[in-house]
Amino acid sequence: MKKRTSIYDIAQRLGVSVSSVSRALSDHPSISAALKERIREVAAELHYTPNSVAVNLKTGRRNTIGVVVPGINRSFFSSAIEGIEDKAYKQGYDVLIYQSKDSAEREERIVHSLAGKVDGVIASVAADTTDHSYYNHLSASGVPVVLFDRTAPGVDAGTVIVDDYQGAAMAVKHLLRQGLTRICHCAGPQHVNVWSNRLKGYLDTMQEAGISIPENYIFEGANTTEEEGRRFARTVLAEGSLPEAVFFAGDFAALGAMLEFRKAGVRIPEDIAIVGFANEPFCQLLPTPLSSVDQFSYKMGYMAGKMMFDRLRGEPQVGIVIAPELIIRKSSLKTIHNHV
Amino acid sequence: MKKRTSIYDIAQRLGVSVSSVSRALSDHPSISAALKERIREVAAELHYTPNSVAVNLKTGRRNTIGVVVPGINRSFFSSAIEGIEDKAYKQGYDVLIYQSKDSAEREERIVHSLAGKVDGVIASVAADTTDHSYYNHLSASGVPVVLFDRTAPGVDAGTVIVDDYQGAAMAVKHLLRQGLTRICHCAGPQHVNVWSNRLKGYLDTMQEAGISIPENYIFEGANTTEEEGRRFARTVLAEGSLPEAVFFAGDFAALGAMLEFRKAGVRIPEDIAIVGFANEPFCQLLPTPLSSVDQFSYKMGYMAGKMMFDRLRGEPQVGIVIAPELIIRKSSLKTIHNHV
DNA sequence: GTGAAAGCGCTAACAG
DNA sequence: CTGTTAGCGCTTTCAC
Repeated sequence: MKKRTSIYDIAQRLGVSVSSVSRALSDHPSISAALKERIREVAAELHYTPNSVAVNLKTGRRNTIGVVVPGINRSFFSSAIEGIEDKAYKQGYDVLIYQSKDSAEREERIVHSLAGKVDGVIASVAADTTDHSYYNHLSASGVPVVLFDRTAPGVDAGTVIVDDYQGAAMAVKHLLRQGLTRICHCAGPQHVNVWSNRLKGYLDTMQEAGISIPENYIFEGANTTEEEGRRFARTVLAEGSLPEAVFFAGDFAALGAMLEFRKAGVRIPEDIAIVGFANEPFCQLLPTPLSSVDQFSYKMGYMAGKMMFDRLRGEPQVGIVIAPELIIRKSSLKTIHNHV
Repeated sequence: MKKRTSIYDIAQRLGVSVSSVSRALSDHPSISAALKERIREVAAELHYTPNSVAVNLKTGRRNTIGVVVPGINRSFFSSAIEGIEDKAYKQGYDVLIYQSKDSAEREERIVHSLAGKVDGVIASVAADTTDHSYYNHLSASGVPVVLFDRTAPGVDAGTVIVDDYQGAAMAVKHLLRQGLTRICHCAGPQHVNVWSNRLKGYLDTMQEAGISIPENYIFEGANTTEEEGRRFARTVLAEGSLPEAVFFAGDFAALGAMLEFRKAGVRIPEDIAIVGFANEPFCQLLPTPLSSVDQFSYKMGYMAGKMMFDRLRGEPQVGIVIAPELIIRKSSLKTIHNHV
């Protein structure tokens, strides 16, 4: 573990000042081509790499943006992160990734620790709380925040979301168009924007169609995980009478339900049509491919990154809303010829 | 964007010295309980958070480890990262994640930029090159390197791998045990350890069973992507005579091939049995669930993290080999009753 | 137990 | 064009 070479080493070697070295290495205009050349040679020879920590301390910029998501093992988040990274690297920024695992406690700790080490934070909030005000510590101390997908009311931040209301409406209309009317909705925790908007989209669309929804047709909280989807299916099966269709606020719950239905001999879509939300890659791989609402995760990430750099530059964008797209597959095609 | 509060602010406020503040905040023994208390109060009041960049510069430690993987959108890597993170956070370290996208050029740039900002690097190397010597710049300058899964010869690093040879042997034996002998292998680029070991495991096991392998039964390079798997299937279909089984060095290629075979009306496992490698989550979701060799990705990540901290502590572990497990599903069960 | 002061490696005035 | 110097915010001797 030998000591790293600093600009002092190379300055000494050439008998010049450190400022010349600094200038040569950062392409400053006021330095002779000859000196610059000599310095660069020695720098290369000595395998010099700048100590970015020192640079950061000096300049005040960290050249790093922090990303906080529930977990990276969901394709939605991992590809959003790809979008963020692509944008960030293009700007010469690093990306620090953190997983809240949907725990507000963890998230708060993360956000706190982030304060001193990033220029900005892009996040999709943890679902297990209603109060994400700790994010305001960041914006209050000059660290811009951009929330994507799962936003939080009362947080001073730019937002990039998909039009969840519209997405839900598309899904429900697609079902209605096939003459289905007994349509259930498996909703997520209502304090999070994405899930409350999907519920609203469902409700309004049903109402516009003049269809009244039975009390027990809306299941709350049965959205985020495969296990919750399974539980939902079991409940419905126990009740005896199946709805004609169910619109899930998330693909994983839809998946769980499908597996459970299949186990019980219920046919999809013949006995029950299903639509999910997120368009995770597995949707098209299932025995009965799952219809779902695509959220353009990569694009969301990329836009969030873009908004971040706008804010960093002092041009605060307010909010971006991306149009979703309904991907129709077999799981929701009760009448096979009735495409869309 | 008000200025962040520093230890100077709080020192001034109390009329004490910055060293006292520093001591109070870092629980240094030589400071009176009373002063410590007062300082901490003011610190809390002013929402003080230490500027970690300054700390890093001063102490020389970055408290960050860098992770370089081909991409985070593969479940294998994202869960390995979870393992790394869990270990790192426990030690109070941050994790900086980079994606090489299997490009050596990108990887080299990343590795270079990492030099000054992390204490250690955990990586799974890019597949498109044979020369990963740039990792040696790191170890040469005192930054320990741990390679997991995809390692590279000639790189000074600790390694955490799964016993690929053994995994391949298990897969092939499972097929042999069902009386199958015409077994193909879809191998990956042979300059990468994981794929050459899988090929070796396949070859040796076949030989031990006294089965000679036709020239055209080994396909190289058809491993990493779904598209390559599709291409393989098309080639085989064009040739006319199908093998009885094929062992893929990766799940994604297996997936592509299965989809293509299905399209052509070839039944799995009746017409052709298939085994993959990695046990990606989608394996069990497919219409015909895919048998695969599990690599315990989370554990690999966790172990890699552990090895990293051992090295950082100056206790260099050499190499860890994890035992793989064959998960048998329908895709490889030609004789339904022949459960291993 | 407390304070003064010297840097960590670099950048950016300010001089010349 | 080049060099001198003052910090960025913090930790850590070294004095008192």
